Amino acid sequence: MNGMTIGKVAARTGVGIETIRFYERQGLIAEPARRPSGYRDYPPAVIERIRFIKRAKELGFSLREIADLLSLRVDTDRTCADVYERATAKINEIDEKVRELERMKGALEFLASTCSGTGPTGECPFLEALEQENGP
Amino acid sequence: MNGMTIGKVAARTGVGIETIRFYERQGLIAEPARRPSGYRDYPPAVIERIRFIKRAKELGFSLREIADLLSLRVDTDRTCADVYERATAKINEIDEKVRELERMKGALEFLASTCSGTGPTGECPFLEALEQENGP
DNA sequence: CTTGACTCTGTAGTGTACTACAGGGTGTAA
DNA sequence: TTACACCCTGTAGTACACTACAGAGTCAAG
Repeated sequence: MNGMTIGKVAARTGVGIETIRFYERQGLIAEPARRPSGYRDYPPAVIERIRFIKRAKELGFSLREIADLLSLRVDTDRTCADVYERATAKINEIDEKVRELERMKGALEFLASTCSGTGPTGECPFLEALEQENGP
Repeated sequence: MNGMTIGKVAARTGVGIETIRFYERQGLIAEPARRPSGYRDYPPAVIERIRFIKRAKELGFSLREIADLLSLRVDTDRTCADVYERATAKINEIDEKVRELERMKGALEFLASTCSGTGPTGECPFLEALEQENGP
């Protein structure tokens, strides 16, 4: 039975056709089977894979990092200990990202709280605060 | 009295000379006066402006958004409320990212906790957990 | 007055992640 | 059979935020 054409996959995942081919070139998704016509013929699992890529991207992972994450499962020579190690490393990366974002958020909240919401921007404490910050 | 050369500005702000010229081309900083030699001659205020750019970048604003923020200050028709609104929007963006990261972290922790350290990766529940998430 | 650090313009390259053709072939419905 | 939407490869362009020259001129110390 035939699977999906690239257009169907694009429609179901919400990413562009060109992007799917790009991911294939980047090694993020396997080269699919081909129909006699040469059309790519995708199994349903590709949908999950592309959604995974989308989600991980939204989380701030680069395509290279995502390829890394994906390779954990595919490589059957690897043991679960490898996965554990990499998962732990990724958890630390995520923690670092969260801390950085929380720091940004804290700064923004503080600045926003000083902002009365009235008056001209010339007197906006937010902008003034950014200017007052001491350099590196 | 002479102001600073571009090298001084670079040293005082911690950004590269090329980056300063780049910001000038992008309209983020005004074209400075020139010495008879043609050298750029910066007033002290440029230091604050570049620090503003640096700081806003650290807060997750793109150069375009920063240009926007900078123009708000100049435009006296705008109120502090505009700035507040933009900051709040950024805070929401950050919140969303943090939520997703925490979700991914949870999946990774689950993976790590279920991972005995032996066996093939094909049985690791990591990707399965992440793939269950429904995409947009 | 020479040396070496600095600056100028203009252009081109980097890396990331797409996005858009051109010029062809394929599939299907009227 | 003829539209017309879809797919193919390959290459090139986009946006962002720099970064790196080349080839020329400038400035200050010794």
